[in-house]
Amino acid sequence: MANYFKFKIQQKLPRSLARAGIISTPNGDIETPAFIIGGTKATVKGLTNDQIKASLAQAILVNTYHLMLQPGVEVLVKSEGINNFMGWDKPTFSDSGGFQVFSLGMAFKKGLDLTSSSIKGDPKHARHTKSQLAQINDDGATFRSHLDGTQYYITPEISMQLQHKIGANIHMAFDELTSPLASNEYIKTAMDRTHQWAKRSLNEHKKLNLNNTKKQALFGVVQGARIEQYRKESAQFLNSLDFDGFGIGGIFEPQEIMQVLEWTNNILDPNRPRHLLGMGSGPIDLFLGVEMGIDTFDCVAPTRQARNGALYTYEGRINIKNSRFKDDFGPIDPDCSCDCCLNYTKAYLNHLFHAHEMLGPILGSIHNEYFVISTVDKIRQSILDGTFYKYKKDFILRYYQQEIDQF
RNA sequence: GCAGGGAUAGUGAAGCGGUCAAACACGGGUGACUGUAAAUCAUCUGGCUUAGCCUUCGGGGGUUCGAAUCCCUCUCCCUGCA
Repeated sequence: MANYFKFKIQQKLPRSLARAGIISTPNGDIETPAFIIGGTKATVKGLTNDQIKASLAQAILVNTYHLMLQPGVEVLVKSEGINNFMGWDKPTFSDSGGFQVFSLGMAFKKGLDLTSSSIKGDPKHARHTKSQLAQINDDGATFRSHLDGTQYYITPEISMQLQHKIGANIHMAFDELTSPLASNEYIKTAMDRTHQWAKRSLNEHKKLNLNNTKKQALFGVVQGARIEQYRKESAQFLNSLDFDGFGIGGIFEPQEIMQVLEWTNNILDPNRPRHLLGMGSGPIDLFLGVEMGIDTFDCVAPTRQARNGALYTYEGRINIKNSRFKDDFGPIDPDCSCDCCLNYTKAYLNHLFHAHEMLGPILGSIHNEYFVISTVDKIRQSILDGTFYKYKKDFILRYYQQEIDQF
């Protein structure tokens, strides 16, 4: 395997697809399973690098579309890559911009509620409209900048060129994910397009790596929505190409995680790492993903939710803005060891959020990231110890106990 | 003392005869957020037995089929002139 990228499995968990391992990059190792922190615009919103490290983060994922718009990739070239630019000396991932084909395209202003069991919206309106900012064709996708309206065109080749200029350690192939409301016919069209794009991404990536001293790894992205035949087809197709690892994309609902991963991860080469794209806010997602063979996760929910006052505890999620916390002088979670829980009270956080003080979202983000990352770390340890199933059961029972008690 | 202007829901502020329980903003309550157009969004915010009814627009009294809106008067506030 390439010297710029290695994946070593340390321990497999019996009766599952789970494993603990180590991904090696030029910027250091990632002990897996691992939660990759979302740093879309070259920043984990609100946190300094020291705070990010204190949250136990091993790696950051940035976004090609956002960095292309701002500050522009030429700045990143001049600063010799995203790590130098950010002052972040640990591993980095970059996403291809494929997600923005969706979020600025079909999902744009549709009021799509993609969460859990309640997907709302009208399939008739889930296709192209005048207002969307991204349009797709077989060659690539046109984006109209959400910042100033400038038009950009991204093909798989251009995404790879941009990602090489950004210079993260691990890149994602340019893909198209489909709306949960898409027809089977459209899912098939998008998947086939994603496969063609995967080949083109890989070819371009190899070319770029030839003349590049700081070589980068590339993951191909599996699509196929929630259709077994397509997921398997997609996994087989991507597995036949020599990607360094795989991303699994297009999952919106936590309850789909296990089924979709079972279809795909039984086919994907076990010796290459698998990244679950955009999933892993609730701890349950993490357990399910790991059990089904996921090595790395990324998700923006911990920071976004923290900014909006939703904080994780071992006894379920709370909204720190609720009036019941106005004079609650305990920590967010007495069993959490983050800076926020060790030094600040719920009453104080409640005040910061009501006063719109920026320290509120900062402390909340520190807490949520630490909570999620430390949970994945414990999951990793439980695989190494052979205590995974017990840990999972205890964790989930405790997390949902308060809800269960209500019935 | 005289002449003008003003007092509207927790706060600020629209409304100036019926479509007003009263725009809007803030504040407050609750919910959502999953490869970040997100420090955002949704929703409720006089009371009640809530497709309806009741009590509200500084106090009191009128005019009118009908008043937050017009008139009289009282209280308080602001601006001029004495």
